[in-house]
Amino acid sequence: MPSERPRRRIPEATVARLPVYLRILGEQSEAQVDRISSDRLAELAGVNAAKVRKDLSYLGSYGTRGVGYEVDYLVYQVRRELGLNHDWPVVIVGAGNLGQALAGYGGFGDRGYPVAGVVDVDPAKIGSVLGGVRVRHIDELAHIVQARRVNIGVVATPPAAAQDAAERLVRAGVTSILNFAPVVLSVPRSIEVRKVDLAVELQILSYHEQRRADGNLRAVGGTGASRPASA
Amino acid sequence: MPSERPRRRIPEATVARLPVYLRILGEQSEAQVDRISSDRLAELAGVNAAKVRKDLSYLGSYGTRGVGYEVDYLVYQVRRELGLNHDWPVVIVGAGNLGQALAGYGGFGDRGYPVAGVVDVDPAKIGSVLGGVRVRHIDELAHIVQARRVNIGVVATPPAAAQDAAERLVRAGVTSILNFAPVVLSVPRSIEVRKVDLAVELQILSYHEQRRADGNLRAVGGTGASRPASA
DNA sequence: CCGGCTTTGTGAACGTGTGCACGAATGCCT
DNA sequence: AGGCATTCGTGCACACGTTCACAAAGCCGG
Repeated sequence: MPSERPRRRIPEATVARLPVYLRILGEQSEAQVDRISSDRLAELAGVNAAKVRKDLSYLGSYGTRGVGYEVDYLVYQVRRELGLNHDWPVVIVGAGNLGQALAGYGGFGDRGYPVAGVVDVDPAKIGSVLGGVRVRHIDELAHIVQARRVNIGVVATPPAAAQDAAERLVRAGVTSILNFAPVVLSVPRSIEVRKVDLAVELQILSYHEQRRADGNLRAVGGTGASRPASA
Repeated sequence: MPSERPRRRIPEATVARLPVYLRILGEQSEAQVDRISSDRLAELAGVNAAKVRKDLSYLGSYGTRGVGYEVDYLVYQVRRELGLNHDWPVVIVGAGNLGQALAGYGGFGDRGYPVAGVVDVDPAKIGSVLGGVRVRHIDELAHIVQARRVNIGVVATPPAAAQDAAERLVRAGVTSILNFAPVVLSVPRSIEVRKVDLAVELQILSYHEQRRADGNLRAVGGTGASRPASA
């Protein structure tokens, strides 16, 4: 079926949930489940059923009223929408602890994001092999990006080197960046940046913990969290 | 100054930005900058100045009109709000690649989140030392949590073990979880969960890349992203 | 001491996201 | 074939988040 839909714009919040639905649908497909209701999918994804239906409706009307969604067909549609019909090679800048862990981690290539290259500035690191890829000098970045048609770059450098890494990636032609360095990258607005920041996540959690403790200004000993809250 | 403010509720979106402001303020303090305007802070944080002012106004009126904010004082206030006046020991479940990387990564203890323990089910891993902490059996989890007053748990297990890890953490008394496994954790509503999911981030990026490519249905060769967009 | 300049703090308008509630469509059972 | 149970798709109202725009509040120079 041709089906080139007018392709509505999909809200960011929905885009962020589609990968979760996709993973669950994949698991269901694996488990021989061939149809699923928005209710069940919502339960598995930990969200509201109406939200699931609205999210999926942005892709088109792929459900059947009274029945649900055909799992495999939905998998196909979600994958198509997320651009997972082909591989997206990525290049990793920084071969330190994190870069090594990322390159070695299987979940990259397996899931459609083969590591096209790992680069670093440190001559001592160059030549070593990570996850089947030899570490190369950062000056080869542009070459790798062009030769392998890389659109996505990963910044896995120390904080001080992150901005430079980002600029090199942009100059080399990368248009999306996944940033693991605890730094706000300054790049042209046309570049899509997402960040993964451990410190930020922990601080958000400690904020809530502190709040919880403030509320419990009564218990004398302990952290005041022995019984689960009713809500 | 006593100052126990009525402590307004702070919007989640603001809470998520406070750590970023805090890092920048720390850098400025380091660099001997003692005052900063919302404009400058906004620029460094990559956000709108009005947003910075509104965010900070939730903490109280700590700026001086016509002048700006005193950096050190603001650092103090933000830290207090985020509950960073004392350490928050964390326990890590899973001593695989990721668990090892996390435990070894300095940025944990240095920044107020000392690793109180690392646990795993695999007898082969138990006893080895990661980041100065000996890996212990998961049955000791409750003991560690209670002895060290741990409120925050980190799930760094394979997907299949993540739900069990989360349940053990909750049973042990942990009330906040940082989840690295690509799984939707089902926990009581009173438990705060945040997730870090590489696959989700990459899929969000590839969605945007694909969108970009769809728009450029014209260029013949290349990825069609040579000129930066005007916006 | 006053007038002008700067920058905060916030009300109000706007935009995005969520969730309810219900009509519409479908399958199944009799 | 008709009625019933089910589940999707979506209009609507509400909550949350962002941005503008401006009055209030402070500093500084003369």
